[in-house]
Amino acid sequence: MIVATWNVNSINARQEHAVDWLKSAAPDVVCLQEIKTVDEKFPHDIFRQLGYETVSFGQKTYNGVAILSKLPMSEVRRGFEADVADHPRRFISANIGGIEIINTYVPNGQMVGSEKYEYKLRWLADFKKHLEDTRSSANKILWCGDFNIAPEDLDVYDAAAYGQQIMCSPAERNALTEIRAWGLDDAFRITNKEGGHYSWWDYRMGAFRRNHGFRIDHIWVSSALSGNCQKAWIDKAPRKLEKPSDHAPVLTELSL
DNA sequence: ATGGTGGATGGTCCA
Repeated sequence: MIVATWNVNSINARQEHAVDWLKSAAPDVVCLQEIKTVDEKFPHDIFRQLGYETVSFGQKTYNGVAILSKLPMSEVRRGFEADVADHPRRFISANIGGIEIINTYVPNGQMVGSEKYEYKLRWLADFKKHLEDTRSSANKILWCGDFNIAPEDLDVYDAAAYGQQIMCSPAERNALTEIRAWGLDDAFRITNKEGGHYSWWDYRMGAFRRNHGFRIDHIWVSSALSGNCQKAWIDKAPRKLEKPSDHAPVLTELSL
């Protein structure tokens, strides 16, 4: 079973790329972030025609997440905090084939020390509490999405310049470390030890052409699943197209 | 030079 995560930066702008990529990569489960549209306007029918069930938790203009799955989905959960009508839509989870799939769009944080940065850290603490209060790391759990954090210096093209900046700062990395300690591991790092692999490149300054990237999109698995991770990889092909998302899909193959 | 690119939107905000 192949599970993928992809920040599409608007499903409306990226629908054609998404359809073409699903046909070629043929993942079984795809977690999307930044769909930037409401559930009524999400192209459910387009993906159903490709053999996927779809669930979404979207909002106008910003954020929004969705899961596409060739296998049936159950126990769909939208949001993990007390329901607030206008709360940013960054979380959707479902049980797929006995695996608890959790798809999140972690806040960007904008700049270290800003209000948005404090919100990012709060959000990560709240997410950890969600795991502690409602889940068991003894179960098969797969957490994926745009984490907006590069876990280590080797996940950044220029750690000397960016090691203390947003997506890399110690407090953010510590927040991730605490979630890891609850019982999750980076699927990509199970089979890839070297640096230089990135999932996001800024649209500006020719960052992709110069491979000025960050590995901020992730698939993390509980120990009950980590042994099933055959491989994990980043598919840069969609990032090379005209009008791409600024993120590339990340995938893992699980033997089940 | 305080820039640069892209999406949603219809002013800017967000990334």
